[in-house]
Amino acid sequence: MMASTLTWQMVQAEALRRIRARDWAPGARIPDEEDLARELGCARATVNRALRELAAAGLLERRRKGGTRVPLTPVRKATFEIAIIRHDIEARGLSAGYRLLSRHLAPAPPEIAVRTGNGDLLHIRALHLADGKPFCLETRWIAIANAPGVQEADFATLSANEWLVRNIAFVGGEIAFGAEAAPPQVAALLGCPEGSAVFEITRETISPGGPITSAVLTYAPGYRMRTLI
Amino acid sequence: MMASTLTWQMVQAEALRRIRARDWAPGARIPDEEDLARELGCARATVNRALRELAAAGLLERRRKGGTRVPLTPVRKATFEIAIIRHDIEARGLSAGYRLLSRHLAPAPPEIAVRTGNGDLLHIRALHLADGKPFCLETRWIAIANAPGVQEADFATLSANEWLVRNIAFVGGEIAFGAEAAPPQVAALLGCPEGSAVFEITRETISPGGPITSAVLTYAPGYRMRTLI
DNA sequence: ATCTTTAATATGTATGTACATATAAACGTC
DNA sequence: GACGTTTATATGTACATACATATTAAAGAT
Repeated sequence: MMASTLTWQMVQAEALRRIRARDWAPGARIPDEEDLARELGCARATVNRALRELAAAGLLERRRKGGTRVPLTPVRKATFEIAIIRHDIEARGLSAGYRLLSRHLAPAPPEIAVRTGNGDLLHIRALHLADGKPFCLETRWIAIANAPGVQEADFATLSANEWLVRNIAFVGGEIAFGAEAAPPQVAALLGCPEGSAVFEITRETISPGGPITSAVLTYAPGYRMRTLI
Repeated sequence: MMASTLTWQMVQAEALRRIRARDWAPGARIPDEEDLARELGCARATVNRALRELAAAGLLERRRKGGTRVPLTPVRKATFEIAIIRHDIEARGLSAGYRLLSRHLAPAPPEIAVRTGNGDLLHIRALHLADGKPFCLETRWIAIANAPGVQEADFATLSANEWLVRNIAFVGGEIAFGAEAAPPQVAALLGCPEGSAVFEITRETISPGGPITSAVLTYAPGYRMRTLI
């Protein structure tokens, strides 16, 4: 790129500078794209992309005809990667291990059937290890009808978490975080005192054909999920 | 828009369909932008935008000269809104309350000074209420030097959380989630048994001038943070 | 004065062209 | 065969233009 042409990143950086310097005050309307393009010396499309991405990050609010303004109380967004557990462990510099605890067909218990529909489900329980120590307990229900090939997978070496990510396309779902007191059985598996505060991730995912899986990931005490904003 | 022209959203939807249908197999390379544009009957720029956004979401991998391929193990991303606590409470359909517990200047304790540098800090402790019941305990250190005007704010009615979002531009920081056992004092304030599992969010934010604030948000038992993916 | 309709306007996006840039692949050298 | 070097190529992006669309503001009707 020639030094004389502005990239959209440069325009974005300048816009960010003006927001932070309160050159563009909270609540106030900023110049429209055409004016900015003329002032900075670039095409409107370049300004558009710069501002569009800032709006997506919550740093600007844009409306057709209404123009662009700096929000009074910006709602910033944080992004987390939903990595497979093995990668999460390896990213922490630990060696990942895995042990299948149980695998069996079962009729859907009521609290799960609400989400997966009736019919037989595959119930899986597995322990993920980091440097040989318990890291995360995976408890999962899989709707067989919507996960073709799942009955042939034995999950002895490849976790259900990883098998599903690789083999079943999913369209969406819900993920939730919370804290729970470890019940006796969970505490025994994670190697922590009963009642310990454990971090829990609950995921419900659906495919084009319907619900695929409902999973609870219970992490050993001390686990933290972090991201930069 | 005329019915005959394809929008980038349509191109994206078609690409998604092909990924899910395994028309484009995991690990395989997909046609390049020019071919796709010709096949679908739109401009390359339209295809570019559609695929670029899919790559940002983790559903494709793109490299110059290397082309675009479907990842074997897609790393999906989840986005959370970092709303101010009051808005979080209101979004749950509850009425938000607030009580300042303490506010005083103090030298930086060692574990905080590492991040904020030395010098006096403002220490704040406040309780956020939902329908009159304890919802979240906010414990915060603010670097006075980097938060101009903070000494004039008394935080009796407006929480530090909200005051900072409104008045201090921040450039970035770190946010982490975890589970902890509530210490006696925290348990008393949140109205739960000592040792209860509580959800904790830790935030460190920095401004252009340096660190602004280090905050710990401790939520009453039962709190869940959720998002759609 | 109030409601409805119309026009004005800022953002949203599609297009063709041109060039920038990273990098995989081909090539040549030792 | 192992190595650095060149070349080809797919994505990345800037630009000018044209039109689409949502929404506000003005004009008009009741």
